[in-house]
Amino acid sequence: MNISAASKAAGLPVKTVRYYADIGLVQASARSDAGYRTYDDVAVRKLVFVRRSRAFGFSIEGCRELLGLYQDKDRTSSDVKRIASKRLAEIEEKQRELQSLHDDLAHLVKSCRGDDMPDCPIIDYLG
Amino acid sequence: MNISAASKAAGLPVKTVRYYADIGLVQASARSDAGYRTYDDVAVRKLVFVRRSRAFGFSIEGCRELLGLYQDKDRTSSDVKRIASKRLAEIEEKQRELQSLHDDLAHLVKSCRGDDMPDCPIIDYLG
DNA sequence: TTAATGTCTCCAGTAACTAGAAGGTCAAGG
DNA sequence: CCTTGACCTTCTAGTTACTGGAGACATTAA
Repeated sequence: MNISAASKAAGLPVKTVRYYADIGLVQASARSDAGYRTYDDVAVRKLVFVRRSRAFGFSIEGCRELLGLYQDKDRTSSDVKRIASKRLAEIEEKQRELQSLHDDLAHLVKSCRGDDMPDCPIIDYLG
Repeated sequence: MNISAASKAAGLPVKTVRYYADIGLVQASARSDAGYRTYDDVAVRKLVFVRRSRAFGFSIEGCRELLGLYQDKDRTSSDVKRIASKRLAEIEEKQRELQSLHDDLAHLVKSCRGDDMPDCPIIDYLG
């Protein structure tokens, strides 16, 4: 598989696949005589793995760690659970932040008449 | 006021204040003979304005726009409300994303036993 | 006078790509 | 055989909003 076929199979842009190879996250399984990256099924599965992990908001380094566990026969499910729980806690923290942000801004927006006059509680609050 | 006094008054790091000046967001009101930035109350109020806007998640360009309205005597509250509503919609969108992310990940974490065995529904899902 | 602190500018690095340039490769059609 | 177009390569630079640090000048207190 050339890079474009692999990128389609994995659901990632070609540029991203190349980037992941550059940073050593998911290497091409080989190179052709002309220097083209080639990907086998194992490599493509790793790319899919990274795409899904990224979708959960894991950082590249987090993905690297997960990918290590993915390939580690001696991993324990507690290793994986610990990492996932950490990410879950981050998400919950972000949710709380976003909620209070939302409530504050919604309150301001609601109290603004949105007419042709300059008086505005939103600007008043910010300034 | 020198930059450190202004930064304290505004609640922003000195580096950030300098950065805002560099990008033309909030300029120092003057320079001393030695070239030191000096900030008057008006400039400090703008810095505070930007800090609060940033806290709502407005981008620098969004802050620039809001700051323009802040200083515009002819603005209408509908101008402000429109921008704030847009940001509110972004926050809500983000909340929805985060919620489904949370639910999916929480489900996986819950279904993982977290013991010494390698079998793990989290890894299975990702791979 | 000296030491400490404050300020200046400029350069580089962060995260995770993304865009684009310049150039080599490959397959199909004429 | 040649050309055309799609594909591939590497490299550089840009994105966001700062942050850290180097080297040099200014100010202030002891």
